[in-house]
Amino acid sequence: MTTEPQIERNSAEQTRLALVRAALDLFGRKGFEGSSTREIAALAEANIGSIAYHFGGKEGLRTACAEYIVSTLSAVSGQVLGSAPDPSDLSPAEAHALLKRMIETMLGFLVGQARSRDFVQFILRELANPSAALDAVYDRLFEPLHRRLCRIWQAATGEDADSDASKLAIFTLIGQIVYFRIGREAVQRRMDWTNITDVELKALTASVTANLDAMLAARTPPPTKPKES
Amino acid sequence: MTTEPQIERNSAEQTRLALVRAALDLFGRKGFEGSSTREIAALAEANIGSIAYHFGGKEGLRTACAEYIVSTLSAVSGQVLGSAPDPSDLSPAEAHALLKRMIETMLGFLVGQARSRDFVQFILRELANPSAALDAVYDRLFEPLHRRLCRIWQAATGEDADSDASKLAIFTLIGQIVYFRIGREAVQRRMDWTNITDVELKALTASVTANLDAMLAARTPPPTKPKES
DNA sequence: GTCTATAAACAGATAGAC
DNA sequence: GTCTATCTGTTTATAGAC
Repeated sequence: MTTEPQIERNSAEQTRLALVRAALDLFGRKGFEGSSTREIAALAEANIGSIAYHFGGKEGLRTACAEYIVSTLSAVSGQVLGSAPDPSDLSPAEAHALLKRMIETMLGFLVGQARSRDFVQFILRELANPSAALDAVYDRLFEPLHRRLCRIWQAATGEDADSDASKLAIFTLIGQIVYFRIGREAVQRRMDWTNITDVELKALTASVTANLDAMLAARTPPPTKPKES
Repeated sequence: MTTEPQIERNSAEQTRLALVRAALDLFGRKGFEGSSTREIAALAEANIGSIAYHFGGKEGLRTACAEYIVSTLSAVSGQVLGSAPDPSDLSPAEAHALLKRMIETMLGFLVGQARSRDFVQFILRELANPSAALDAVYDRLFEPLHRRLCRIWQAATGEDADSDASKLAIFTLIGQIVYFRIGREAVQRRMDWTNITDVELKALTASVTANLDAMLAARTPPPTKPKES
């Protein structure tokens, strides 16, 4: 009998990527300590020894996951922000519209995309127990994105992008969006939703967007035009 | 040599409580699977065997944690809501003020109190991987609280408490508050805060409260009085 | 690079002394 | 009720065949 053990895989990178994807899945669902390397290897359809070979060990796999998240999410946020002009050139109305698009994109990805679940859970755990992996996520993804949003906020409201009030306002927006992912189970139960499809996603987006509108309206009273500074 | 092994503890309940507290701490920080019964027993200064005796096993300890959280948090939320009258008797202004107080209380507990960290982390993990423990937390704590808030929302805005819009609006408020706990590490880094004391807590409260004001203002335009129905 | 075998440490559960 | 000893299975990491 002939054995055909290898299905002609362009071995190296493919195995590596499969391991990262599988690890992300399991780390997200059961936590780092709760996931065994055997499980990960089995899910990736790879060998147990390959983890040691490619990443040096379980810990190396964790940092590889962080890097994977950073590059993937950077691409997603860049998809919206990258095409946009420099925030300081935006009119208030344009900035408002851009923030709206940002909310839609983030909600669409976080709530709509299944794989985002693992990302968010992974980051959440790192956030709760800061490790070296968190530094990469914060420095290369979170901070740049938040800083960018603050500048758009400034264009929309006139508030200084570096003020505490602006930074916190952006955080409250992010909080609303992120909560719909992490609290998803509670939301679905309370709303009697068996799943979150496009219809439900639209309702979520409408809710957060309405809040954005209200926040901006409160800062730019419509009837009397604010004093020009 | 005389041995003094027992320091006159009123054994039973005290050991039990110490185990739950220790478990909550470790489950919150390292996850259920990531925490060993030996660690828990050591932190509680109890014996390893006591876990099996009091809770039947590790899984029993998890549900005991859920029950502890429910009773503790119910007490906290009841401290605010319990004293308040029936929501349907509230004027819009009173409802507005009550929501404000609720925000202050929740932020004060979630962000201000150190022990809330374990609670939130525990619930978060259950939320990510629904187990029997989540049912208790949802049914006896989360749902009643959310329902109550929706009725206050109705009193403040006139919107039906059972409408999707009202429920989601409350979720966006909760999301802002909860995020300041779970994203605390990121918030501190971005704000350059070494810690969150009363001063920083005030800033957080002001930010969320301003959003509440804006949300309500958007629903009750000030100049033209809304059509009386 | 992939895979197997194995080592050394650790897990949760249990039985039984006190 | 508390504590110890021990059983059984699983963990990560490693050494080495292919």
